[in-house]
Amino acid sequence: MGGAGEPVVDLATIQLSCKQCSLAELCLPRGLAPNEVEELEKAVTPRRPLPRGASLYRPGDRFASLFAVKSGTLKSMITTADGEEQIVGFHMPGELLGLDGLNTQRHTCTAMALERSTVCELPFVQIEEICRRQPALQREMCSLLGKEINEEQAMLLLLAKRTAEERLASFLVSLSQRYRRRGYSDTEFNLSMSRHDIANYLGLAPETISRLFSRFADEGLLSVDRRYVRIHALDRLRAMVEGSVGVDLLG
Amino acid sequence: MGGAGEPVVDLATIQLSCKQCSLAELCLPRGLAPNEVEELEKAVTPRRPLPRGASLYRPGDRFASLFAVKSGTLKSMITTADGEEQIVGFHMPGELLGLDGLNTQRHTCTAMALERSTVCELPFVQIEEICRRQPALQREMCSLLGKEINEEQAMLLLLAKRTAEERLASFLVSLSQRYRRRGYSDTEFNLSMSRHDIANYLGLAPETISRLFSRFADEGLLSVDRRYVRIHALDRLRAMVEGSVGVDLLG
DNA sequence: CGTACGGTTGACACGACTCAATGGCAGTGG
DNA sequence: CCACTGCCATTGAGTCGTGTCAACCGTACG
Repeated sequence: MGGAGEPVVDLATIQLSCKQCSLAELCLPRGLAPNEVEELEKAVTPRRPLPRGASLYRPGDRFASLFAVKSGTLKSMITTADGEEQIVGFHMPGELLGLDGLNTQRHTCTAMALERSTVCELPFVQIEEICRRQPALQREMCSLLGKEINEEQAMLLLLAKRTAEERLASFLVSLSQRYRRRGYSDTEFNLSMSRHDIANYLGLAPETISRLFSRFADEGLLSVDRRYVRIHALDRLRAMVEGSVGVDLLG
Repeated sequence: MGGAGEPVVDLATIQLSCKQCSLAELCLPRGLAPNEVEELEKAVTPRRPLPRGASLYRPGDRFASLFAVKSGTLKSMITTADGEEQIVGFHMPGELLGLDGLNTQRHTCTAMALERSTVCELPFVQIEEICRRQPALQREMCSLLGKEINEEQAMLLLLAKRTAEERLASFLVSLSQRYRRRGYSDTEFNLSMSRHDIANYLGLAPETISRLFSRFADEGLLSVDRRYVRIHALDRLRAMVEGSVGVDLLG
C-alpha cells in the first residue's frame, strides 16, 4: 500500500498540518508562534469521518483526548438517569470539545455528529506535556477553558431569565456570528440541527420553536425554508437580545 | 509595629499554611504530596476579611488571582447591560472562585460576600509557574476546571428541564452535601443567602421559593424558620431530584 | 409507492410570574 | 429603652407564557 502516485493516503501515518489548516486562527493554534504550532501538530492524530448520528464518545468513556472539529457539526449532551437528554453545546469547525472529561477522567457527555463530520484528535497527555514546555499553549488552554465557563454562564442567564423569543433570537445571532467568523454568510445558512435539538438546547418545546420561526417570518425578521434560514434584519434580532451577555464573548 | 509579644500579626508578612488548614482536603491542595503543598503555600497571600456585601472583584477588573474561600460564603453573578443580575454560583469554604477571568484576563462576574468572609489569594502567574513544574497541580487545576464545567452543565439541565419544586429540592440536596463534606450537619443549617438570591440562582421568582418552602414544610419534608432549615426527609428530597445530574459530581 | 419522521398549526391546560397586601425581624436613631 | 423604618418573607388573587395533546402536512428515504 501507499505506492507512488497512489491517491489514497494512509490515515495512520499522515500528519495533519495545523499550519495549513484554514481553521488555524479559530482553533487551538490561535496565537501561537510557528515553532509552537509545529510542536502541537505532532500531537494531532487523524480520525476517520463520523457519519451523521455517530458518537465520538459517550458518558463513562475514558477521557484521553480533546477533539477539534475540522468539518461538520456535533452536539454535546448530558443524559439523566431516566434517559432524558439536555444538549449543552453545538460544535462548529475550529471549536474544541471533550472538556467534560477533564474532571473525573471519564466523559459525562455524549458527543454526536449532526452531519458527516471530521475531527482532529489531540491526546491529552501530549497537550499537558507541551503546556509544560510552552507557556503560550498553557495560556491558550486556560483561556479556552475560561471561555467555555463564560459561555455556559451566559447560557445560564439565557435559560433563567429570557423569554422563548429572546432565547431563539440569541441562538440565531450566535450562529450568525460563528458562521461569519468562518467566512460564511452571517445572514443565510443551513441549520445543521433539528427544531427538536434547538428546542432542547434552549429549554423549550419544539412546537414553540416552530411558532417562533413563523412569527419571526411574519414580522419580516427572517425567512425560513425547512432548515435554510435567511436573516433579513440581523440588527433587529440583535436588539432583541440587547443586554444579554455572551454575544460578544466568542473571543 | 510588631513588637515582641504583640498579639497583632502583620498581615503582609505571615504565610498562610495550607498544611494546617482544615479545608486542605477540599481545596486546591487535595491530592498533592507534602512537598508540592509547600510550594503552593508560598504563593498564597493573605487578605483581610470581606464584610457582608463587599465585592472581591467586579466585571472588568483585571484578572490576576484565583481565590479560595477560607470562611463565610460568596456569590458570583453576571450582570447584563440593563442592570439585570444572574447568580451563577455560591462559594463555600474550600471552593475556588475567579475562573471567570481566565478567558480574557478580565473578570466577567461580580464576586460578593454574603456574610463576613475570608479568602486566600492565589496569584495566577505563580499557579501557572508551579503547574509547569508540578504535574500533580497541573492535573488538579484541570480537574477543577472540568468540575466547574460539569457543574454548570448540570445547572443548564436544571434550568432547562426541571420544575420549580425539583430545582429547589436539588439546591437543598446540594447544600446539604456540601455542608456534610465540611463536617457540618447535612440536615440542619443556616442559609447564608436570601430567598431573593435563591430564586435568582434557580431562575424563579422569590415568591415561588417562599411558597415551595411552605409546601415542603406542610408535606413534612423540612421545617423552616427564617433562614434556618431543618431537613426531615433528605431521602425524599433526593428522590425528587432523581435523574438529575450534578448531585454526585461534587468530586 | 408507502411509510416514517420532522415540522407546522390549533385548542386547551397549567405552572409560575406579577401585582398587591400583610407580617415580622433587625438595625437605627431618638 | 422603645419607636421608627426598611427590608425580607409570606400569602392570596389573577394573568400570561409556554407546555401538552392532537391532527395534519410535506419531504426524504427505503
